[in-house]
Amino acid sequence: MRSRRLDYSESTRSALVDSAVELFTKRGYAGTSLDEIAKRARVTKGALYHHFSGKQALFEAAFDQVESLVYDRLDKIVNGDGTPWERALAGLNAFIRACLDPAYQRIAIHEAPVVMGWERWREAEERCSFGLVRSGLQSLIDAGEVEPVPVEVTARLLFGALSSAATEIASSPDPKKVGAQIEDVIVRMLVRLRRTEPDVSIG
Amino acid sequence: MRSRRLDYSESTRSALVDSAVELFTKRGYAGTSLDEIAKRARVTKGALYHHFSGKQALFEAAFDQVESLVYDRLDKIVNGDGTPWERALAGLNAFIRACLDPAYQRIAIHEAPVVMGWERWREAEERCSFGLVRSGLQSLIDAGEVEPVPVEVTARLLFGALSSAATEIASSPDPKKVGAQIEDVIVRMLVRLRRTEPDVSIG
DNA sequence: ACGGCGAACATACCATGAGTATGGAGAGAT
DNA sequence: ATCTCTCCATACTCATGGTATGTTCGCCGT
Repeated sequence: MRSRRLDYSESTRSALVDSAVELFTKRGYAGTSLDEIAKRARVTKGALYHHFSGKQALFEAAFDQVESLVYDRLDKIVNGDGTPWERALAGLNAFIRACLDPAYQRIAIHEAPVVMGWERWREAEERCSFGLVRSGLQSLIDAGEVEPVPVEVTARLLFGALSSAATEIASSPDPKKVGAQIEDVIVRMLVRLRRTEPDVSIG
Repeated sequence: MRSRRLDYSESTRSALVDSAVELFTKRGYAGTSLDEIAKRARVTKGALYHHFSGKQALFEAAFDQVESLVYDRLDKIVNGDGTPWERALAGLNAFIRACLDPAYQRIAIHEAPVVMGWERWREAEERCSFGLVRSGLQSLIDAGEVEPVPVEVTARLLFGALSSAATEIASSPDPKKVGAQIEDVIVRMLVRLRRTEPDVSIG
């Protein structure tokens, strides 16, 4: 039988992570103190340092949290039903919507490379949303939908374009309009890379 | 006649900026202390705070330094001789090479949005390298070389793609190869957006 | 030439916040 | 019952950004 104590421990840990996600999103990594995070989780720094080795480790836990949420959503779509092309378009749309989430945008996209170091961030992203972009592109090529471009760099280009575009969307006065524009441009570029049937329906 | 004292002042100021560029590039913004920067410039923190209002202001000075260097190079190329298409390709190539400079990459591309805040970074970039990408794209459209895509968001997509790609290049074991691949993919996409003459010679 | 004024620094200090050392409380094992 | 070990609180240390104040020295008016 699961110990009551373990429940408590798990609960405070997740409270700390939730608190970290909120505050890091609002004030950024440098602008958030550990005392604040602990206070918001109604514990002290002692508890924090019991569960995490330091501020960076807590940030990475917060990163994993927001990243995995997005990943699950995207995974269902990209590896779901439909033709590779349809799934790619749907995934594109979903990713842009995900980037509109302030937490994902600030923590996973903007601050993570700086806080965790680009190398480590790359590793993490490799297994998550970037991995999906990459595998999605790969399936498009395998299915003969698009030209055989170098997958690694093209995926990197796409991912970079999308994430920076997402920032543009989020900080725009009319996010919906800009979001639609961006999706349109990306789709057009992808269509241009398509081998056949240059017309496409964008839903 | 220019005062001797002003020479000294200007000299220590630029020494501080140079020192900041070096250390921020090597260890990042958070990992660099003001005492270190001052020590490397052979002054004390007092001098630093005489010339700059704080760490952020010093960072922005360092940002301006690396940014203006790149801008001057790009400006000559993008607004130089040749057809809009040729100039765009040359500018593309030059921008990728610029992104290979560790200082530009870390300070101007990666850390600046986090340190200065995205809004302020965007303003600065608007007048610098991003502005060139944007105006370059605009001339391509004006010249009827590419389809009339929404300039603002497309430029943002391009800029994001390029800067993230640059990181990929710089951290690659074979930067030349990856660099060529990326240039190839980008050019291919641009060519696809071209209205006429879908073949192109990539130099 | 000189006195003093102000810019250009240096020095000493303070405040905040990350990280550490230590103590205690309570659940589960013996 | 007590013993232990996880879980967490309290009370520190130390690094660092920022401030307050002292000091030097080139320039300018007289």
